This record gives sequence, structure tokens and C-alpha cells, in this order.
Amino acid sequence: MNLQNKFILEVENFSLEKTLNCGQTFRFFKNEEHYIYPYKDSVLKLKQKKESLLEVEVYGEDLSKDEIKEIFGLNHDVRKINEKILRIAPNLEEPLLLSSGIRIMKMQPYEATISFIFSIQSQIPVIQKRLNKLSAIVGRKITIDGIDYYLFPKFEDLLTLTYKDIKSLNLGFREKFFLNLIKNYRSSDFEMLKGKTYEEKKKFLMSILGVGEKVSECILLFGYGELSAFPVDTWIIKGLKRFFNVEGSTKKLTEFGHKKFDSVSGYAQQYIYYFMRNFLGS
DNA sequence: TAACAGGCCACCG
DNA sequence: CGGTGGCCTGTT
Repeated sequence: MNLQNKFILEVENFSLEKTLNCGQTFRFFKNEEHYIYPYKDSVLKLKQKKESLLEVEVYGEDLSKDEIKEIFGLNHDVRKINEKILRIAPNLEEPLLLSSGIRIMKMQPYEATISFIFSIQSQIPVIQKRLNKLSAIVGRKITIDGIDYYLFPKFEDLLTLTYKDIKSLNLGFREKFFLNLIKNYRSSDFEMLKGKTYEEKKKFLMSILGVGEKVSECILLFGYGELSAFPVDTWIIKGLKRFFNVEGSTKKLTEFGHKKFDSVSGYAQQYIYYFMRNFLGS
């Protein structure tokens, strides 16, 4: 497949590896020295040279530098965000330093919705397998260096799936959530939300079968770029107890995060998550 | 092996 | 409402 574009971005406070591996996105691949990331109708081949240079090759549909920056959160003023987090919670200094370089990515809202519905009570390798299989079944692919990479299905492609296709994903109890989503929603539902407020988005997302407190916050954060979202999963539950000595329901803890971190909740959440996950096992 | 995994829904009080 | 039991399937 043809290389559409190639350029080098100057970056700071950015780690491609950490950003891809911190659980916000599931569909990326490593090929030798490069990371491969399918996005919409494009596949990106990426390599971080030194710390400050990101080499980007775009295959399939072309993407602008600004679009690339948005995908990897390079448009976020992380220095200012970190200052605010430390002002609010000085005891997050260690997690913040250890997670240095993580950016909040931006994916398509409906893709985020499907991804995080697939993620319910599941470990990352299983989630990746489901999403990759779904993409392979629909079969939109771009070949780079002799290897096929499948694009995530367009929403309308999902209507062409047979029940046998869907069964083969082994979604278990999540299957009814997925079936409901492709039967009763369209990509326009998710596009329309872009202009709405946080509360309106949240209300709509929570009304989707299978989308609860945690998943809706993930969609808001990673799908809509709402940096005040604060997804509470099991790692965050442990982290909030450790750093702030708070416990309670997911709903209560989500409110706690919103109130405490306001517009920087998303980054604070990522730092706590990354620290708990990678430096405190169990 | 039995328990649990990056939660949600339905049901109960 | 706020709090709990059961849940598909794949791992450990």
C-alpha cells in the first residue's frame, strides 16, 4: 500500500511507548523498531527517535500533522496540567514523574464505545484479541512491509456481520451489549454528541446498554477528549485508597475525582493508574 | 483447581 | 436511591 506522507514531529514530554501501552487504546502493533497504529482509514507507522523526535509515516488516507498531534494528545499543555495536578495533590509527585510522557489519546467515539464494552471484566490480551478479530472479519486492510494491518470497522460495516461472525468473538455476556449497540445506534449518534456538554454526553452514554460509570468515563476521556473525565477501575480504587484514603462505590469515587481534579482529572487518573499498575502489582 | 479479571445490570431493601 | 449477587470466557 502506498505511503501517503512522511514527516517528523518535534515533541516534548511525550513517550510513544508509554502512551500506547497504558491501556487507553488496545489496537496497536509492534514491528521491529516501529509501532503501527490503525486510525480511521489510515495506518500510522511510528518511531520515536531520541526523545524529542517522532517519525511518522502515513499509509492509506492521508492525515495532517494537526490530526496526528490530536490523536496522540500532543496538543495538550502537559506542563501546565502537571503543575495543576501537583498543586492539588503534591503526594502524586512520584506517580507523575514515573508516568512522565503519557498523553491522553483521542480515538473515534464509537470505536472507544465498542472497545470499552469489550473490555468489561477482561484482561488486555483478551480485549485485543476480540477487537483484532472483529477488524479482521470486516477485512479492511492496509499492507505495510508485507504485513496486513486491519482498520477498525466503520460503524455501517458492523451491520454486515452475521450472527456467526459475532459469536466467533466470544464476547460472553458482553454480546448482548454489542448486539444492542449495532442494532439501535448509528455513528451519527456519536457524532452529534461532540457539540454537547459533558453532562449531556454522559447521560446519553450511560443510557447505552453495557455502558456504566467506568466505561462512560473512558469514552468521554479517550473518545471525546473530555480531560475532566475520571474513569474508576480496580487500579484507581486501590490508588485512591493509597493516596487519599478514600473508599466507596465507583460512583462516589468518580465524583471524588471530578471534584478534586476538575479539568485535569483525566491526566491525574492516568498517572495514578500507571503507577498502581506498573509499580505496585496486586 | 477455583478464583478472578481494567464492570454492568437487575433486583432487593 | 444505595448496596449486592450473578455473569461469559480465558487465564493463572
